[in-house]
Amino acid sequence: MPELPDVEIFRRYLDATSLHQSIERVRAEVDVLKDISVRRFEKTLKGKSFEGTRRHGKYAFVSLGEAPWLLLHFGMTGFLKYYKNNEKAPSHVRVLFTFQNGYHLAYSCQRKLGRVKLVDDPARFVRSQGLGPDALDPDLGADAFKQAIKGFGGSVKSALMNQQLIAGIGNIYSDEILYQAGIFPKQPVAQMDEKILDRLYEAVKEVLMTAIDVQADPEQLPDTYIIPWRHGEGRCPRDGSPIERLKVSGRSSYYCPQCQSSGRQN
DNA sequence: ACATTGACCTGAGAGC
DNA sequence: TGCTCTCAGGTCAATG
Repeated sequence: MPELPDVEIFRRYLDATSLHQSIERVRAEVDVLKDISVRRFEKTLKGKSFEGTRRHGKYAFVSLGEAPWLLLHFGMTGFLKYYKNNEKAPSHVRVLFTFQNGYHLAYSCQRKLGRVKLVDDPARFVRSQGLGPDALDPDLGADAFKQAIKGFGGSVKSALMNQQLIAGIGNIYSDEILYQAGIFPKQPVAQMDEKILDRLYEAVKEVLMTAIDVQADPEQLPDTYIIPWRHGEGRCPRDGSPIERLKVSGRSSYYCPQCQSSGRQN
């Protein structure tokens, strides 16, 4: 789940459920905490309240009204859930906040690849990680986008997934973006002309915004999207040809060999 | 120097 | 049923 659209939905979910309530209790597992002990983490957050959220790429930042900020990263399997009764609790809860009203906000992460930590300042964290501009940053226009990925020596799919160039796009949505733009995943960035790069830029914005509009729920994506068909006997929603799979920088990439001809050699 | 690989975790599903 | 193997939307350190 947790690429830019998913994290944006988590962020809004936290805003809608968990702001301005005193945190009465904090429970955390050591596995997902980064650079801080369980004891110090719990002590820092107890008695505080969440006052607002921000997002950059796949990272969510939660304001406590003053430094530090709570940083949430969801790995491959993380999500948030707000609930009152324990039978509603998800499995694999790694961090649990309990508010004064008796409700809980759980950070669940089955595979423990997510990270939770405290940071002094979101902007500084983004800089220290070397993250590129957020893919949906309004300031990221076509020219800035092309500037960001120009000079990358690998394939267009690796470029899209490289958080140092543009932040927020992962394996799933890069496939969708390339499908919508009609580009072969392995096409080298160096071989892409202005026209194709413009098409790619439009697809980035279009796909990510569309996903957010439907709460990042794959079932609700437009019929013309390939994401719902990436497993099993998937067929291209445009022309019905079988969807193929290949490895690009170690990740499975699903694509339509007919529709995504730009940059495909043979 | 830069792009790609393997390791890190756990669980689900396929095949035997 | 139970075992083994592969795969899964994340990053980061090691490698060519």
